[in-house]
Amino acid sequence: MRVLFLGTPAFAVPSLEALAADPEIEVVAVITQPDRPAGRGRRLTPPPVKETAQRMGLPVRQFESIRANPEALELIRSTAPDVGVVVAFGQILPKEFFAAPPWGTLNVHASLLPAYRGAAPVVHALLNGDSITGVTIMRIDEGMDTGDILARREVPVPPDATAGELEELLAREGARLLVVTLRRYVSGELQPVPQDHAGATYAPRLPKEAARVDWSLGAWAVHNLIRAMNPRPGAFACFREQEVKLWRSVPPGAEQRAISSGRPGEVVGINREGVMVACGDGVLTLTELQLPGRKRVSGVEFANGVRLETGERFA
RNA sequence: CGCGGGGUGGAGCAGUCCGGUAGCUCGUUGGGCUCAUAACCCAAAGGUCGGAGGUUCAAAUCCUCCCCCCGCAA
Repeated sequence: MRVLFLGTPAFAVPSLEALAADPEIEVVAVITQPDRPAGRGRRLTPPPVKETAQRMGLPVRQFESIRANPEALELIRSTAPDVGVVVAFGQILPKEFFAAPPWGTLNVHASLLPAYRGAAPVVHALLNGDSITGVTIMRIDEGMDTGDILARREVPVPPDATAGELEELLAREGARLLVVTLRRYVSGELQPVPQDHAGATYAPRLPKEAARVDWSLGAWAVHNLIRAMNPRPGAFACFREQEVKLWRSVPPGAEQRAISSGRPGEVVGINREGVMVACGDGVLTLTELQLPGRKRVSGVEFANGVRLETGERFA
């Protein structure tokens, strides 16, 4: 089977690797976004999928815009794929493109569609405190994640998982499901099932300001924000006129409620586990924080370094 | 040449502007206290202050170059 692959970030890498590793599949070409200025110094950096493809010796093409580029369609003609596979590519594809291969184009999405359509399904699942999420394999159509479903698989969310960790889990699970689903789909075993559009929810990319901690919320809500924003962009709060990043916290337990809480944002305790901060409801223990220009440190190290005392406040 | 912060005993930091025999919290080791403890008390060990030059009677501190780490931004 000849497959044309489109993807960009780390989430797409396991899928590409799984396809390339399957003896019955030939990845005829990999399309990804152009190298972008990234990191300190804004050096031009290739997307993870490009690096993976090159390492595996697969032909790579980079398009600023597939829609506006006739070369993209030409690529389909010249490589004659049986099916296209899109995983976190980052561009909307025109119908003439995704419908060109005989079996159309499939997509791996990091949620149980029709829940969390859009660019940031993992982040929203964590923000909402979901205990179960999953991956979906669907056929791409003209809408945003609205295509007919071929397969879905649930994945339990670990209570302390960060977005990065959960994304990695889902990327692996999605890759596995993609390969088996693709095979069954092309052999005619699978009938695409339309989504329940009435039950759709959306997961748009969030602005940076969404990562600011609101201490008046419950301890669980703050904890969910912290893990949803790890590794990017990092939940943050104000501490002594500076922006501190909050990278990790302990899932609030019953024992946290027992502590007499202070005003929201107030440090109510410091121990080996971390820094305990009062929230609108309950107390949250911060276990990994970072001052601007500094390294990430444990709660204890943070407290030692800044000579933290109970009664101080995060804002 | 995108903007900026930082490298000081095992860890996190102060001291650098206004050069003059290195300090804080934690940890470690020994001892004490206690029914007991990750709690408390006493004591000790542990640093060529990222590297190389330079200025100076004297450099963690001033100047030059190099290496490494990080925040913003994208």
